[in-house]
Amino acid sequence: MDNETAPDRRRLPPDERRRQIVDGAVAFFADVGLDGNTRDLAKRLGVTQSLLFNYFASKSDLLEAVYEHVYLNRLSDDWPSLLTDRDRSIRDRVLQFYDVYSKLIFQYEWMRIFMFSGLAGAELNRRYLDHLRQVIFIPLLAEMQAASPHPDAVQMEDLWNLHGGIVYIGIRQHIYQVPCPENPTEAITRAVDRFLTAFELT
Amino acid sequence: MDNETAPDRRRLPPDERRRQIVDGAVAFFADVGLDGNTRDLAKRLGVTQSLLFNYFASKSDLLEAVYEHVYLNRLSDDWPSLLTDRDRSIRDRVLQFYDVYSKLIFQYEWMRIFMFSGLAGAELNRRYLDHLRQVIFIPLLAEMQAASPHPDAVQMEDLWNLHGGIVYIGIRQHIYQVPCPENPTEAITRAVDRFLTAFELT
DNA sequence: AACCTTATTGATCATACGATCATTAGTTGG
DNA sequence: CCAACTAATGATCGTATGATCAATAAGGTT
Repeated sequence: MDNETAPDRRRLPPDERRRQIVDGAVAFFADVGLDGNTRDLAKRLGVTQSLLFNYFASKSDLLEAVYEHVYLNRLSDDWPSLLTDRDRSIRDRVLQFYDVYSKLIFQYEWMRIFMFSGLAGAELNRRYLDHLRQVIFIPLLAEMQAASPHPDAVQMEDLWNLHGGIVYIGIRQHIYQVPCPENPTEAITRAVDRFLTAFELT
Repeated sequence: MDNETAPDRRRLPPDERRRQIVDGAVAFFADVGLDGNTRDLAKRLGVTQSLLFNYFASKSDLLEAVYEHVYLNRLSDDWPSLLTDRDRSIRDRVLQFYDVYSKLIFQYEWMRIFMFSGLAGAELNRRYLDHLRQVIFIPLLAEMQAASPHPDAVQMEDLWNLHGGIVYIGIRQHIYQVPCPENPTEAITRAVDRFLTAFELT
């Protein structure tokens, strides 16, 4: 009954193996947390533990690669262009931003690793949120104030409030694992519309 | 220069010592996570590691006591009465609920341990959020629908949306540790007012 | 088919951690 | 002041974990 899979000694090109390890590590650490041990990860990959240390000098190096893969290889460069397109309404632009952004927060691995690293005190998270503030929220706030009948009414905290409501959908789903809206995109549209209504921006 | 504090061998009554350990454990695990080791905790308490195991049979027993202290010894029993007071406006009741609730989410230890245990897959978190839904959100939704000019407009997801925006203030503060509104209570009031305005409930 | 390179392995080390237990010493009651 | 009780300690055990390294074998080259 011991269906122990025999070790797969097939050789892979180093860059391919490295990619496979990082992919597996992202999924693994998203599941069990950044304290997950390297033997369990290796078992999940179907390789030996020592192989990991042929590709990464230490566990924290591997975690660096995980961060890199989860955060940086994503779409953040598209964001500025989403907001500067003056031909579209504010509603369309906000929705378009969250259409892109929701690709992150509704993704199991991204949400969990972001939370794990945040709890571990990672500087990365602060940088990320500051980036968001600079690239999205500050210009968006200016646009909204310009378009609003009561410019002083809308403030930065309101944007964070909208943002928090949307992010919380991902948190409920991937961290607390409670039932969530069957259609997150629709939920986001509702949230944005309510928000704009409250500020008379529709 | 070795200012190693000599061990404080003063004896304490068991219940007092137990309370001291639990208090310290709450603060400790909130800081470093549920994987924090018992030796570091003992050092922080100024006692030896083995003393912890005189009061708790295992680390997971200690964590149970931590959960108990953080979650259950709190105020959740007051909640129902906050909403059934028909003499007050919906606005007042929602604000009063969040006035109480914010005592939790703006508290460093509560927020972090709730998040740590959620990421660890604790059933506790699901039970807690379900409790919130049953005791607060379902009756509140009924009240709002009864008072709204468009009863179908307000839905359960909208309440979670408001809730998420408010909770996210605590998350930013205690988990991502980024600058937050200097006056959280005021931020909550703003969020609730915007929300009620969007649904024409003011 | 023999050879060489190197990806992969298995054995191993040092340390960290949860847990145990006999010993020590602070406190109380007589 | 002494004896009894027990809170608290210090030494120690077994295992888990990150990391190392010589040995092995897969896959390409000639």
